[in-house]
Amino acid sequence: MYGRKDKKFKLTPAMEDYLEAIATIKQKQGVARVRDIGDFLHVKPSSVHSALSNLSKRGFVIHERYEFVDLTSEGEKAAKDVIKRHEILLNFLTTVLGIDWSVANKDACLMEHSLSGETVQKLTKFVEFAQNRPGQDRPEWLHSFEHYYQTGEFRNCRKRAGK
Amino acid sequence: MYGRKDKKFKLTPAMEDYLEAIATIKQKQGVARVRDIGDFLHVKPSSVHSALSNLSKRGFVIHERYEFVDLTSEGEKAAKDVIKRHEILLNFLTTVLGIDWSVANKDACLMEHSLSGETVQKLTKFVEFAQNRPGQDRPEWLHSFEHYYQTGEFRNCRKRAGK
DNA sequence: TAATAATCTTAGACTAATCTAACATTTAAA
DNA sequence: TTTAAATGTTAGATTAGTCTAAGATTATTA
Repeated sequence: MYGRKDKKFKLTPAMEDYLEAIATIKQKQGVARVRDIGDFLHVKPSSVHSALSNLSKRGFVIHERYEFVDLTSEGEKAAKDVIKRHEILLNFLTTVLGIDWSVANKDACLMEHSLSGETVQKLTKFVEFAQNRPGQDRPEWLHSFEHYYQTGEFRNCRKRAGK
Repeated sequence: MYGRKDKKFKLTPAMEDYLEAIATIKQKQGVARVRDIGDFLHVKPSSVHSALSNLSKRGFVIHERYEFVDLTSEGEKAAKDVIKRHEILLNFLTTVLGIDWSVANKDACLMEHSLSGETVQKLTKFVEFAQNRPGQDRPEWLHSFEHYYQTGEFRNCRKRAGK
């Protein structure tokens, strides 16, 4: 409804990063300052400033000179969206593929801006499927994958009686 | 060995796209012209030109004025690398997640530049695991995922006797 | 072979994102 | 409450990647 698909409102990866950073910092510290955002994203205050003036013009953040930075409801929504995508990807990479957190986190950062809605949705379902199976922590096939990854051998989970 | 991790040689996503395009076009048509590359990537010939002069300076392509474009062995290697990542991602998205080819292809294009070696490797193994299980086309759990995706219900593949 | 079409190159403008360096304001401390 | 430190802003440069428009070269075809 809010036209996130409209070209006029489409955020670049960098701008999504800023929104994500602001939301994350606010969540942790209550308020977000220019400095914090810069530290979070490893960019200089002047870069933050120009990003903020862009996002502010476009209605995603509120930023008065020398004051704390805040998100509009539009900005908050966009930030939540990015963070959710990030978490889904991170979850997939760590719990399904078994990638180290720090590598997975970096990869999630890189992927979170580019994926189509359809892929994100399916991935979400996939992670749910891999995690939430009732009555067991991890499904058998996931253990089998680990085994395959370690040894290159297919383990007979069922079928064919064997071994 | 060839220092693809060296900053000096690190290719941007755009440059990787050019290499990928050149390799793909050459494979299909024998030779690659500036025009073909532009059509492939939906950019103008002048953009192709400036990309080529960059890639040529850095030793990835060979391009004499008004002639066909070719890859050096270095360029060929980089192109193969990108194409392989693309295929792994495409495979995962289509065969495991069941995403439509055209969406999956677009998503693969976007992800192929950003993933860490570790993630790509695990994803490769995962696709192998999902596809190459001997004696059956698709593993049971993949069918179960489809069922979960359609209905939201976990099907009892084994365990707990039920249903 | 001369005219026309297709392709390629160059020059120069533009946008997004970053930086440095200088300056302004606010906050904290002496 | 004045000074010093931290933080924020502005101006201007830089880089990567794209574009348009004009000109150069090659290929086609009449």
